[in-house]
Amino acid sequence: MRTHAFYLYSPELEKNIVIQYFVKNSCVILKGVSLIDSINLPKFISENDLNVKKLENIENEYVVNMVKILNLYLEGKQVNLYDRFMNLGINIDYKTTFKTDFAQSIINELLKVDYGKTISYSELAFKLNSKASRAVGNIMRKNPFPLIIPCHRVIKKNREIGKFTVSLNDISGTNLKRKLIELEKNE
DNA sequence: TTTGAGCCGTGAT
DNA sequence: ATCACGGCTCAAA
Repeated sequence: MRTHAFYLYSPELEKNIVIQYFVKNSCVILKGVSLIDSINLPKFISENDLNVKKLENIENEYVVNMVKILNLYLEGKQVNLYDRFMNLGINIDYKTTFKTDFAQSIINELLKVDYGKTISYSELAFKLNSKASRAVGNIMRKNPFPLIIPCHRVIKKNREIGKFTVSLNDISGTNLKRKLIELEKNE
C-alpha cells in the first residue's frame, strides 16, 4: 500500500494544499491534508519523503474529482467537502487519529456544523454534556484533514477567531483560519 | 484589555 | 494513578 500525494496551489488561501492518500481494495483512503507555504513546500516534501506527482500528470479519476470539488470550494461555492468526498467513495479515516469515544464524538458533532456557520469550543463540548472546551481545542489541533473536517469553524465563545495550528505558526495560522471563515461568508 | 486561576480529556510516565 | 499540556473560559482589575 504505497502512499501517494499531490498538491494544488490556492491563490485564495495563498497556500499549497497537499493531499496524501493510499488505495486499498480499489478504495481511496485519505491520509492527510496539509496547507503549506510555497517557500516551505520543498522542505515539507523532503521531510515527509513524499512521492508527489504533478497534478497535470495524474490520470487517477479519484484525484481529478477531488481537485474539482476542492476548486469549487476554493472559489467560494457552498460545498460540503466531507460529504462530497464520501460520495466519491473516498474514505476519510479520522478514527486512526482520534481513538477515544470523546474525540470521535466531537468530530461527529463538528461535521454537523454547516458551511458558513461557526460554533465555539465550549458549545461543541456542551453537545456531549461536557465543559471541556480546552480538550476540544486539543482535538482540533490534531485534525489531519483541515478543510475537509472543518475545524476552522470552531472559534472562541467571545467571537475571537482562536488558534489554527495546521503545521503553521500561530500568527499565520490564525490568519488562514480567518480567510477560510471569510471565504464561507459568500452570498 | 490584560491576567490569573479554573477547567478537562489525552498521552506519557 | 498521576502529571503536564493546551486551537479555552470566566471574572477580576
